Amino acid sequence: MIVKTRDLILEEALKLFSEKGIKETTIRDIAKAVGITEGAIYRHFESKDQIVYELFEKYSHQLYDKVERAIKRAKTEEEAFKKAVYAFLEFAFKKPDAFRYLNIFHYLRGKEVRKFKRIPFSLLKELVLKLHGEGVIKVEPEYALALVTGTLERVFLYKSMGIIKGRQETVKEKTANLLWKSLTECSQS
Amino acid sequence: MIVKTRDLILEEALKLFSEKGIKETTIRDIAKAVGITEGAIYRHFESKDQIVYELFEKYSHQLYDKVERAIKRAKTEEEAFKKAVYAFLEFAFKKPDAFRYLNIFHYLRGKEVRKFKRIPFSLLKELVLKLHGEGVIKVEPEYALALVTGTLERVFLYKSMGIIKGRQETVKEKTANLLWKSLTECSQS
Amino acid sequence: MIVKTRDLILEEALKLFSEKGIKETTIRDIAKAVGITEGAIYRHFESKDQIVYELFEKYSHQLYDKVERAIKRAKTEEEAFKKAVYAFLEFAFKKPDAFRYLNIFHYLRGKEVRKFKRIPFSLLKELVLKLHGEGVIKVEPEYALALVTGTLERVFLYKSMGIIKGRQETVKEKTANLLWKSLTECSQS
Amino acid sequence: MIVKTRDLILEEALKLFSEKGIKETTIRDIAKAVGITEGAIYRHFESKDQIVYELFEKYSHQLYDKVERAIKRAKTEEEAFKKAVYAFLEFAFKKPDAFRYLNIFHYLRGKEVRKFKRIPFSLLKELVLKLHGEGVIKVEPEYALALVTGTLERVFLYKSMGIIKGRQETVKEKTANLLWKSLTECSQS
DNA sequence: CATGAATGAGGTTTCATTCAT
DNA sequence: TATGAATGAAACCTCATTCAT
Repeated sequence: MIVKTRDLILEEALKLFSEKGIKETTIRDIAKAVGITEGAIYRHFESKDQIVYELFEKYSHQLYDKVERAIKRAKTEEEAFKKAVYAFLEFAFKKPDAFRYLNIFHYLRGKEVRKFKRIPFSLLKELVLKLHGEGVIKVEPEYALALVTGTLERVFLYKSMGIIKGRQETVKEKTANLLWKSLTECSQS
Repeated sequence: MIVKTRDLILEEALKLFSEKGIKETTIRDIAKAVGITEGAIYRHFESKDQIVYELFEKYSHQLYDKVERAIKRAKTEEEAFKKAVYAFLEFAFKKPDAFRYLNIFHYLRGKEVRKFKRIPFSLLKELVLKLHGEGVIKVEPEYALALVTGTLERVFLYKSMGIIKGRQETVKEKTANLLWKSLTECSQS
Repeated sequence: MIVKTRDLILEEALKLFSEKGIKETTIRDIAKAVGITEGAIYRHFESKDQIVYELFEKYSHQLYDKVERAIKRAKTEEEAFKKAVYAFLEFAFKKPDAFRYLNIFHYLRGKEVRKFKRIPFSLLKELVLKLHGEGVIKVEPEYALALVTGTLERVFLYKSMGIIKGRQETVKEKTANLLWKSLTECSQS
Repeated sequence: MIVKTRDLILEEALKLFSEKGIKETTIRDIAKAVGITEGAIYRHFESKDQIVYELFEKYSHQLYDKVERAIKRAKTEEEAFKKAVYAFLEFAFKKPDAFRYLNIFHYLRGKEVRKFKRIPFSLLKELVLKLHGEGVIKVEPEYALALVTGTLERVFLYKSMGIIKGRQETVKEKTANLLWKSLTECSQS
C-alpha cells in the first residue's frame, strides 16, 4: 500500500501535536518524523495552521459521522444514547492521538471551533435536548451535557493513564451504563 | 494599597496564560500588560518557567486548602462530598482564570504535575476511595472520579461560556446534588 | 572553488575570536563577516559554544599532528626537539589567528581543555620528559616545559607585534637554537 | 581596621575577573561578592570599565615599583636581573589574582595597554637592552625578552596549577638561575 | 551612601516561511 | 516533488546603567 506524503505529514503532525502540543511542535519536528525536509511540507500545505485546521476538521468529521451513524441506527432512545457513548469511546480508544488532539484544540483554540461544522459536541447536545424534551432525561440538559462530555473525556484520560483498567469493551459498557443511569434515574432536585 | 510588581506580573500572566495558553503568551505580552519592560520581569522571576510553576503551585495550593478545609469541617459523608464540590466550584467561579489555568497546566504539562504536592485532585481521589470503601458510593471509584472531575470542569466551562445559566449558588447546589445522586443512587451494573 | 558557508563561518569566527576575544564576539559579528543573517548560523552550528569548541578541536588537532609528525621523522633527539619547535612556530606563523585562538582558549577556558584529546602541549611534555630521562636536558622538566612553551608563545607574539623582526625561517631557527641550548647547556643548580 | 567599600569592590572584582574573565563577570556578581547592591557600585565607580582600568593601573604600578626598586637596589648586573625575576614571581605568588589579571588584560585588551605608564614589561625591556648593550647577555634582546617574560608567566601558571612544585623561594631561585644562565651562558648562533 | 526596581540595548536562539537548485 | 540554505521576525534572556526612594 502506497502511503502518500501528504497523509504521512498529517499522521506525524497528529502524533506530535497530541504529545507535545501544537505550538510546541515545529515544522522541523514534523518533517523529521516523516523523513523529509522542511521545505517539502510546503508542497503539501500552505502553512502550519492549515495542518492544524485540517487535522481538526478531519477527525472532527470522522467522530461526528461515527456518532451520527450510531444514533441513527439505534431503535430505542436508550440505545441511541449508549451507542453514542460507545462511538465516542471507541473512537478515543482506536485513535487516542486524534481524540486527544480534538480536546487540545478545543481547549486552546476554542473560539475558532465555531468556524467548523459537524462538531461532535453538537450531536450530543441535540440528543440530550431531545431526550430531555421527551422526559427521558430528568436532569437539566445543560448539566446533562456537562456530565456526559466531561465524563467521557476523563474516562478516556484515566484509561490512557492506566488509572482505569480493564478491557476497552468493558470500559465502554460501564461508562455508558453509568451515564445513562445518572441521567435517567436521578432526579436533580 | 500598594500592589507589588511581582504580584502584578503573576496576575497578568495568569490572565494571559488562561486566555491564550502558556506557550502562546510571551514575556513581552506579560510585560506590556503590567506596564513594564521585558527585562524588568527578570528582576522578579528567573525565567518564564518559574512564573508558570509558581502560578500552578500557588493556585493548586489555594484550591487544595479550600477543599481540605471543606471536607474536614463536614459532619456527614454526604456533607463532605458536597462541600468539596462546592469548594471546587466556588474557587472556579471566584477565580476563573486560575481554575482554567490549573486545567490547562494539567492538560499540557501533566507529566510535570508529579513534582508538586497538594494536588486538589488527590483530595477528591481519597474522598471517593473512602466513600467507596464504606459502601456509600456504589460506582467503581475510578469511574466515580472520572465522573466527578470531568463534570466539575465542564460545569465551570459551560457556565463561563454561558451555556449553563443561573446564580452561582444554584449551579453549585445543582451540581453537587447531581453528582451525589449519580454516585450513590445509581448502581453501575 | 566553492567555499561552503560552514567553513566560512568557522573562518570568520576564528578571526574575530582571536582579535576581540570569544565573549566579545557576537553571533551577529560573525554573521555580518560571513555576509549572512544570524539565524543562518544555526543551520550549521547548534550554538555559539559549538563553534568555539569545534575551532579549538580543529586547530588543536592540526597543530598536534604537525608536531607529532615532526618528532617522529627526526633521527636524533636534538633534531626532534628542534623540529617540534619549528612545527609550533611554523603553524603560528602560517595560521596566526588559530595559534592566538588556541592560546586564548587555554587562558580563559583552561578547565575545559581536559575534555579534548591530542593537545599539542602534551606532546611537548612527553618529549621534554623523555629528554630529561635520558639526561639530555639537565633542567628540571617542569621548568624546561615552562621555558619552552612560554618562550614559544612570546616569540610568536613579539613577531606578530613587530618587536621581533626578521624572516620567519630565521626566527624559527634562532628560537630553536636558543631553547635547545638553554635546556642542554645550562645546569640549573 | 576599617575596610572601605571602594577597596572591597576592587578586591572582589579582581578575584572574579581573574577567575572568570572580565566580560564574564557582571556588576551584579561583584556587588553580591561585596555584599552590596548593584546601584551602590556606581557610588564608587563611574562604570565597569573604570574598575577594569583602575585595577590594571593599580597592580601594574605595584609590580612596576616593586621591580624598579629591586633593580635599583642591586649592586651587580646579575643581581639586578635576578632580583627583578624575584620581584615578578614574588608578586605573582603573593597576589596571584592580580598577576593573572594583568596577563588577562594584556591578552584581551593589549591595544589599550599603551595608554598606561609604568608597565612592568618596559622595565624588563630596559634591563635586557642594557645588559645586552654591555655584552652580558649574548642572546639578541628581543629573544631574551621573549624568553624571560614567557617563562615567568608559565612558571607562575604551572606553579598555580600544581605542575611545578616546591617552596616559593625555591621556585624563584631556580627560575632566576635558569633564566640568567640561559641568557648569559648560551650563545645563540 | 545604599537600595533595588526599572530601562533599553543587545545577546543567543528559535522557527515559520521562502527560494534557488 | 524535494532539498536545505537562508531570511526575518520574534522569542527568551542578560546586563550595564539610571533613578526614585
